[in-house]
Amino acid sequence: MVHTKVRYELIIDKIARRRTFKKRKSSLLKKLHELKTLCNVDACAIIYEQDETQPDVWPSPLEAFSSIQRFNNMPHTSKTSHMINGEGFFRQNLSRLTANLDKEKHKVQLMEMELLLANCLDKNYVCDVSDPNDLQALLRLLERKLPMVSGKIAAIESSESTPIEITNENTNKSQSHKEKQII
Amino acid sequence: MVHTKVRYELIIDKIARRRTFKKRKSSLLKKLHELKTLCNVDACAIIYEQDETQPDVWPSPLEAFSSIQRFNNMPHTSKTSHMINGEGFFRQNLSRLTANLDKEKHKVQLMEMELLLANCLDKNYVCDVSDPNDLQALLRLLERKLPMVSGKIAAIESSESTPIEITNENTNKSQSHKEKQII
DNA sequence: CAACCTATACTTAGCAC
DNA sequence: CGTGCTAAGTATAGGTT
Repeated sequence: MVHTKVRYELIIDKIARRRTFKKRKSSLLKKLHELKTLCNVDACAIIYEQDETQPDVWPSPLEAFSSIQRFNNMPHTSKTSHMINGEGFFRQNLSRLTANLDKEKHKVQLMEMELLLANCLDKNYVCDVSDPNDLQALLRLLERKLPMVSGKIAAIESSESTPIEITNENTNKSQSHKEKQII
Repeated sequence: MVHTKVRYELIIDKIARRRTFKKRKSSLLKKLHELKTLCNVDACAIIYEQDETQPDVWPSPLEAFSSIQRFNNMPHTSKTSHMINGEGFFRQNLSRLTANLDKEKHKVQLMEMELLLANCLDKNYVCDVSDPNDLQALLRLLERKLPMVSGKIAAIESSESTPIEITNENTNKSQSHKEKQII
């Protein structure tokens, strides 16, 4: 009855595929959370569902966003030096490009926060507002952003950066299985 | 003997934590790959190891990069309209911010490709050059970038965008377990 | 579609090398 | 630090409700 012989290739049947996707995604994110908890590491996942334009982002877009920021901002940290110290195919060019990128990044950062915040407020998938942690994170963002919104429109170029540091739970709307909630 | 009673909290012992981390990370990324394969979705994960400045990025930085780009570039696609059509807390501001962000993004995009490429050439973790797919992706990037490098330094502002579309395997240097390689 | 069920497959902690 | 092993714990395909 339980033909658990799974072939690891695209599941043709659309219904089955969707079902498998939901189950596996849930498990995957649970494991991601476990990894973070057990090993005290920063991590995030971005999953684009087939027809969705919006990706699923864990753990919570707010937190993932900072991970991505960290990824994006790497150039001006160790990444740069690593690259410049290496074989150096682009050594000369890199330093100039990096400097430029950093400047752009700095300007983009605030705007991205703004957009993310707006997205959080708009889309339903984002924040489980019943989760105190998510709510708190949002509130913190709001506190910082509200006084800036009006001013920044006129002076985006000269705006100052406000790095986020957020630690909240994920929006795990997973199955109720035997869900052993961790930590 | 096998006291498999795990408490889901930070593993205190550093050695054990590291071992658990390696094992679980490997499994997690395997499952991520399975999810992508079985359900035909785009996905990536970013994992920051404790002391590492470099994050572990799957599936392969090149591919993950495009996922992140997609995340970053969302504003000018459906994201914008969604947000503007929504409750609209920041409706007026958003359109201006979005326009600005898109302009910045456009400029940043090329530079990020450059940096990623340089990183690929420099760091060892990135590309399994024995993998034809990775190699091909790199070559494609190189083809596009080489003629532009010299020109772009002088004219970063006016450079044109060259979106990447890459499909390659991950650099899975995982354990040999019973590793059932999928697809 | 979501929740539940079950048999089977997979993952993994702890130990040993 | 990696590799192998094994028992116990999890994940999950397929079916049912």
